[in-house]
Amino acid sequence: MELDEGKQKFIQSWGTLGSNWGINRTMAQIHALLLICPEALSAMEIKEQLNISMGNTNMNIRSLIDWGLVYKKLKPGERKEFFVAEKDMWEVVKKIVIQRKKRELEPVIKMLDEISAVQGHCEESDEFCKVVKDIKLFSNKADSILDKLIKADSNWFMKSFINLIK
Amino acid sequence: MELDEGKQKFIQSWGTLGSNWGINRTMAQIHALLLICPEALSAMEIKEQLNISMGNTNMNIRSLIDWGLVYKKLKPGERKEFFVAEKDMWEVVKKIVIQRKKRELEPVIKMLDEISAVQGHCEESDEFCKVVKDIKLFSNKADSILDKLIKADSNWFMKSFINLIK
DNA sequence: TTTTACTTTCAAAAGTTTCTGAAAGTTACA
DNA sequence: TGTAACTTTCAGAAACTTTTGAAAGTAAAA
Repeated sequence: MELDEGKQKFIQSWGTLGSNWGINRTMAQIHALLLICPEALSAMEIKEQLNISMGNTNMNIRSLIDWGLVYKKLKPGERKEFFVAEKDMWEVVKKIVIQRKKRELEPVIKMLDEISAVQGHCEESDEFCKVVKDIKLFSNKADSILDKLIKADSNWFMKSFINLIK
Repeated sequence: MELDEGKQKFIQSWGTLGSNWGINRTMAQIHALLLICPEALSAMEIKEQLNISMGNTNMNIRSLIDWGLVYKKLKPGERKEFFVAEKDMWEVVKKIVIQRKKRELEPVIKMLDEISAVQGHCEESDEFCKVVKDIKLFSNKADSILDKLIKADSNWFMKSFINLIK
């Protein structure tokens, strides 16, 4: 297989994967491009390689920086900004977990706390409270596991998990 | 808080959560409704409680059954079908993991195998191969962990994980 | 201070996904 | 076999998301 064909396949698939993970297609494609690039790229180079508009390029580079998946890199003597991707896969997963936990798990836990104030006087409210209690327990457990994963360093996690699954 | 207000909040939030997880909003809302319902409901009752069309109701009940999140239940003497949700949260998570693994992780692993045939003769292809190899390693690890999680039973998983993170 | 090289914003356009409801299909019983 | 009760399908409509590009903003260098 030719390098260019491989690059295209990789960028397209990473885009599809991303859009299933709350990362929009272009955002994931930019990340893919930077991942496989040995050099930092400028916004213009990214725009041209992916054939997308300036606005789209800029917006999605900013989102990637917000998520912590891409870093700005200034080259001495150059005025424009260059960008590099976070290449450690465990770091990438961690950054995504941090964002999604904040955006999804935390609001759910808040909602569950609110609705567990429902008073139970009938079969329907008993069932409701039971389900809410179950989900709360599960979510809190997930929250604490994710916190620990995020804080644990790459090696600790890998070693323990590998031991666990062997 | 009143039961009805709690129910509404729960159904809405579950819908939002679902749509971030490859489960469309209505599909997640139907699941939420069935989760908190002590009785099996018919398609008509679901349609009416959620105020959605017949077609939408039917389509999403079928998807929920495909995902294994909802079961058909026939009542003796009744011609129509009734539906109940899977209520064990760990089962719910497992079913979602099974589907998403099949739809997302497996195609990525296939793609990575294809593109690792790229020949390296320059800095660019070396970097490409290195990144692909890294992601392949990571994905295969994830795949095997998920397989083991899916096969392990609820208690084993919980006990080990709790021990691991304490 | 003016020019130039870049970055950011945002309203409208394009693209994608989801929902509707009428029509067709199925099944069970009289 | 006919009819009524229920389920499924699908094409178009509606809702939502992403992308574009022109215009405005910013800051370094001339």
